[in-house]
Amino acid sequence: MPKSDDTYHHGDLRAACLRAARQLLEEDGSAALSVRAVARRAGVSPTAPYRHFAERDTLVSAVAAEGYVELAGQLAAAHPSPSTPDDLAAVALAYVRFALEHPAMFRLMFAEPCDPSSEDRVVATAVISEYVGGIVRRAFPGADPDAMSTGVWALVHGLAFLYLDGKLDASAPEVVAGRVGAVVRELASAAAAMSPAAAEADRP
Amino acid sequence: MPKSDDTYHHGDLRAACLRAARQLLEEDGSAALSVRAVARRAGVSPTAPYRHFAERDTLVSAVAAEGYVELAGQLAAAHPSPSTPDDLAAVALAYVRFALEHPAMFRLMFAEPCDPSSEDRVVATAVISEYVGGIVRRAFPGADPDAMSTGVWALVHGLAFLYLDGKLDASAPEVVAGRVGAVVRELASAAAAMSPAAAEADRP
DNA sequence: CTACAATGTGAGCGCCGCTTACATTAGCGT
DNA sequence: ACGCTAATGTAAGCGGCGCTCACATTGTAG
Repeated sequence: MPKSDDTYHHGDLRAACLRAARQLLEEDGSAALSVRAVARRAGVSPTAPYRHFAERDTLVSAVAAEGYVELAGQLAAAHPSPSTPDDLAAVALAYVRFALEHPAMFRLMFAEPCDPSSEDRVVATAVISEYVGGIVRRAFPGADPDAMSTGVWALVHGLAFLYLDGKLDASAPEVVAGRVGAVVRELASAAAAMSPAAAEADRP
Repeated sequence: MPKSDDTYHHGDLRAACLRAARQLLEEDGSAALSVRAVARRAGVSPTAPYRHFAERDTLVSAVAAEGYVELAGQLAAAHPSPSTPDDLAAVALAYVRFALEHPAMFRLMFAEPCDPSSEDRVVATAVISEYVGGIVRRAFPGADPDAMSTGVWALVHGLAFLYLDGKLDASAPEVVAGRVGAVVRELASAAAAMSPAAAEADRP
């Protein structure tokens, strides 16, 4: 008589585990994301999740993959096809905002090296990578796309992390918006004005 | 008769714990950095470290603080007083190199929000912050120092993280050096050429 | 309908963080 | 020199964790 009245088989325990994991992550941070806690919340025995996730890392990778697709969605929502420094600033702000609104998830997404075993996770990051590349090609046609994509992503990602670590003032959304906008516009508009010759230096 | 022949009191257990912790971190990653493992390596009972570190987080914060001062040392060694985009590229490379050579330590340093309770950690980050600020004031006298410092640090920090996450090719040191140099120079030289008027946009 | 594969359970091992009570010792005032 | 106190280390133990293994239940293909 393990369960009171419900069925022995859960039905969709995998999805239930992911849901529970995300709840725990939001509520108490990544330390609370234990297999046993997930099982408890899903109303199932402590070892049941191991039928769907080989080990804890598999579970957190799956959660991280969900985070990536959500981040991609937020970026696309900020601007479907950005092509100016202002557009770029809006996207950068969406990126930072995601990090600040889901700090535990954001940290989880970048806490460990993206293991090639988690296919979901790899393709999810590839989507973001291509999205950034598209922005750069439209906004900075003169620059080397690789170097510029790298720079833009690094800048935005670094901004998010600095905010997350409390190195920058994140007291009010407007403050964050103003600062991110200023930084991105300052660097991006300068880069856009550059002659394409500068890009040549990347490939000697 | 707890210990065979050595003294009952260790002498400097705190330093021994920090040493052991850093060894474990380098060898097996942050997951291996447990209080008990540290105690074992220091040749002491499992709970002895709690006399010097209130909880595990206190220990890892102390380790992170050491990481910050070492990072600051590496940056200063790369260039004591950088003032040109090329100097800046050298410092950025040192930053990225530190992350790639001590990945577990680097992740540890930025894994959790910098808790204000760890004084060492706070002052160590403040040192780096001022160092970056100094670079920016010398290299980009026309720009708004705050926005520019933020941008530079974010860019470099983001680069380090993207390398660490395997998003960029880190197969050979020369490849990394070339790419970091290209990205930093591309953005920095452009920013340096800007008219100071752009900085005004930050403070409307 | 039955055999099988998939899914969930229960017990248990070793490790972990941390607390509490106790043992040893260094250092200091007298 | 001596004893007191505080600092430092020890031993035992609690609950939680990741994970394994043997077993129970059930959907499903033949």
